[in-house]
Amino acid sequence: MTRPATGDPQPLDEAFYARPADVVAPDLLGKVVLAKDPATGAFRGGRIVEVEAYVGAEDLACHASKGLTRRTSTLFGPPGHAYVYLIYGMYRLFNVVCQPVGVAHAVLVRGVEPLGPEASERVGAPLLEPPSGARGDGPGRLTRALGIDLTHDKDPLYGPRLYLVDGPPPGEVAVTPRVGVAYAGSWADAPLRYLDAASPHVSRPPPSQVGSGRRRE
DNA sequence: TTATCGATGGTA
DNA sequence: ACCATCGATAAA
Repeated sequence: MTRPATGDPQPLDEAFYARPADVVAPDLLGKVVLAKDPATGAFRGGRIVEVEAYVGAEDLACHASKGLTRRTSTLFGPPGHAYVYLIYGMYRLFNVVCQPVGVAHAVLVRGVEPLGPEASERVGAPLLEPPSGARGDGPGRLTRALGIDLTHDKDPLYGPRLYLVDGPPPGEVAVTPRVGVAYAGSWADAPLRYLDAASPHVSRPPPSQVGSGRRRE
């Protein structure tokens, strides 16, 4: 007696996002991102398995530390909206804006497990088959897989194009420093990256695995 | 397997 | 000039 898969998905509410990014981030693991495909009206979906928290103007790795500009205005805006920007000229990175207006926190989504039509009912929306070869591990890859681009910047996560819906949390969460922020001084080492420890769809596995174990296929 | 390197474009 | 990346290539 779940919802029909053809209705509008039921998004997380604003109160969920109006908290510090390092609190929202682990709570985001297991939740599902839905992006409407303009051609079909159906959705592409991914279950979040890896995130990083960027905790405001003091955080030298956070774009908000550059102050309020046209680009960062999204970060200073209302919670529960998407912050999408281009990096290295070719990748779009998808972030979730946190905290009330004026406080610029965000969570970067770094890994999702792509979902197909079989998850439609669970998610409350019709899902497309992920394009073959589509991967959700890596912040640049997942936006490609979901079809998220710069036009999604400032879009609400309550629809009509982007939705974030509930899902079961992972069994075990691993915490590490953030990736690629060596320039950020003391903030470089802050433990602000959170992963579903059991997921194979993570951009880079957490360090302290027992042995030097490589997973085989 | 790890290491290195270049593509590519918005922002400042 | 900078950069929250990726994928191809080379070395081993």
